[in-house]
Amino acid sequence: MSKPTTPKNAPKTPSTRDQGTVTIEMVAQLAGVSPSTISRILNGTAAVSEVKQQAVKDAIAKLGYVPNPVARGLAGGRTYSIGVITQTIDSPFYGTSLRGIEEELDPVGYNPLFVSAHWDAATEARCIDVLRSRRVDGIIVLTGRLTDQALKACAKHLPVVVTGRTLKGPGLFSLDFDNFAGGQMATEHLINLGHRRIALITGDPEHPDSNERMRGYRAALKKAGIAYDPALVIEGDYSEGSGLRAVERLIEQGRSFTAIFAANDQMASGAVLGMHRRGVRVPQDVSIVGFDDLPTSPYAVPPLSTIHQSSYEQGRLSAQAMLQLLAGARPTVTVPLPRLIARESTMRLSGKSNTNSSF
Amino acid sequence: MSKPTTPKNAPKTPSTRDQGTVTIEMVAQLAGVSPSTISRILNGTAAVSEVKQQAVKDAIAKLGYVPNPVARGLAGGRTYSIGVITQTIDSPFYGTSLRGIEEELDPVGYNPLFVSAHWDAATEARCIDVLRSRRVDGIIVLTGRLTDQALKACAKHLPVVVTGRTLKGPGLFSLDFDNFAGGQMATEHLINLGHRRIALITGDPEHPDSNERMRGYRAALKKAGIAYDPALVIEGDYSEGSGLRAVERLIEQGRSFTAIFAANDQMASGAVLGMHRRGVRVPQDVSIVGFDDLPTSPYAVPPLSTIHQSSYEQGRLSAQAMLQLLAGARPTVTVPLPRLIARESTMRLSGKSNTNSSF
DNA sequence: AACGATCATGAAAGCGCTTTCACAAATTGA
DNA sequence: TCAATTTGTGAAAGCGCTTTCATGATCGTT
Repeated sequence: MSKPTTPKNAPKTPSTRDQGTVTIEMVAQLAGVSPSTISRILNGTAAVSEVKQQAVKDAIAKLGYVPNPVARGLAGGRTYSIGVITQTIDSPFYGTSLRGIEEELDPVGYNPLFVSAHWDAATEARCIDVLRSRRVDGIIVLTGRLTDQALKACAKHLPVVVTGRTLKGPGLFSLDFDNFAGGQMATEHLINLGHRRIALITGDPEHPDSNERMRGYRAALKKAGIAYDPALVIEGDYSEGSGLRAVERLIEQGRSFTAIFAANDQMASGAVLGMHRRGVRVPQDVSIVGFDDLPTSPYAVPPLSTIHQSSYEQGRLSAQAMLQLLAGARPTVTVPLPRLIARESTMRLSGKSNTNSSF
Repeated sequence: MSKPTTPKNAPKTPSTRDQGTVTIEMVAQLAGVSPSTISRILNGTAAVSEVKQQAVKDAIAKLGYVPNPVARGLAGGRTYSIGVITQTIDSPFYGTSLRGIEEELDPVGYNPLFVSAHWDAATEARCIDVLRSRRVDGIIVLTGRLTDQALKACAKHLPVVVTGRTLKGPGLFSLDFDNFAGGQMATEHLINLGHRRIALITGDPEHPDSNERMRGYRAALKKAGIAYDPALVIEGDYSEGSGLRAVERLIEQGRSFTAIFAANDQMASGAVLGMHRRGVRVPQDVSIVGFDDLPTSPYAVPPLSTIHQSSYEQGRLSAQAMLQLLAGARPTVTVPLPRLIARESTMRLSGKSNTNSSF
């Protein structure tokens, strides 16, 4: 009795964990071809005769076969998943990007794997390790903290798309929104409305985009011949709370201003609340313009004037770029230009409410 | 020449895609043990002598070995990833849940795989297929559209945790927030403030939680001896826009009310804007209470009174429950009770502004 | 008509793990 | 003291694919 007769009384499903799974082998059997052929058809790796193609297609349909991505990952080295490093998955801004990425990836059979780095370079490095150990096919970094160096190093192993900076290299593509132009645009909007005393609430100074927006602010002032006044610039951290505190500081210090440019919508909301608390009316007493155009900004009280930056579009574009990179092509996507959305938080400076009112 | 002598001139790395990866084999070699032993140590599958344990640990450290989750997935059937079905990844509410899930899973080496179903049962079913094909170890469904049936069926294959409904079964755990109590609490808050004409903006009637909140509203009215007036109930869909439109409808129809309970904060924001547009002051003319306590709600103008429902906590708890399920235990987590957060969008009904003012 | 080039296809070798299975060594029991 | 367990361990068989490699069939060339 040398043949494996499995003499045990139990049926003993041979280590099959989920008996319901259809394997390529079963399809092969039914279609009367070898697994290789099926793989070739599925991946378009080589030419296969019409007859077999049809037979295989039928077998797949009959069996309801779905290739196992895990096995594919092991065998072929491609997992059809893209790592996405985000800073905070629950930020209104990044959330929308993630949706864009997901929607772009889904139709072509890729899945995003989201990980959060919490604005910390070390965590971000760990994220990359996790993603690489999970054998993702590429990594999209949404405005990370990593050095250009580190990113380039990473791109040596797999395609990388990064937003929020300009960086070129083999297997590396960057998607940078023009924050400078946006900041300038926001400030010019205020200037065009007659404002001269324009406060700025900056974002976290460690974010390059924050600094770019500030550069835009200064450029606009300069162009209009308005002196830059450091006393009107308060550092925030992109959170609502920081916007609120910034306004309080401004008011407590007795600064006179008739308009505010907040480096993002969240801080703008906080600032509006801060003014509301002090009885300063927006926009009658002070105009304010934000940045980002969050989904909620049209519903703020008052609806917020802002610079539109489609995070959704940015997500989609980065995913597209990644797909192109994966296909071995040089990505061709371009980031849309900043656009001013004038809503109700800004208005023409009226004669009476003026420059040296310090509330 | 029968032996494969690889006569090609190129070095021909033998199908090795990434030469930098350390395999279990290499660790085995260095430590002088077999791969099996290493696997056993790593997974605690069997007892291994102290000496070898140490040798292996050293080898792992020296080589910087990281097990390949893909190979583990194929061989062991466990991928250390948990599928998470969310409806819209970019909703302020769900986003926070996702963060909770991620934070709970990360320390134990699991990774979430987020997919969005967009409030569509068919899409949701497809999501489950995708996740199962990716061999996730379990699935967390954040308030889905699937029938209890379908969920139970799914739980036959792998552990399932679902929020937003009450459902028991083998391998299935549900986490239900008490929306009824929350709705009641919100309404009672308004009643206690002297309001009698309380409008309700409901959520999507297809969401069970929306209906529960409405039940709570009616129960509170009844308890206070206030007649239920269908004319004061407007159907929304949980979006800001629907809250805005609801208020417009209410006002256009000439309904008189002094307070509003909006079934979520997003609709409440919209409603506040709607009133702002019509010159109705919040809370002086109309008080409004929302539901969810979104991260932005404290910064609304005015800061929104609401029912706190920690979506973050809910995320963490579902992840914990999943981990317990995976460990073969019956989950023990319990959902925190709803809590009223009275901020500045509600105030005592003043004598003059009254019941039959229809603006 | 004969021969190298091209094409379609199956066999088989992995991918990097986990998990039997088998077996020697260490324990135990009577 | 000797069989019966109980360890600790390695060899080897997969997991479900992809990808050489080899082979016979089909083509074009002179």
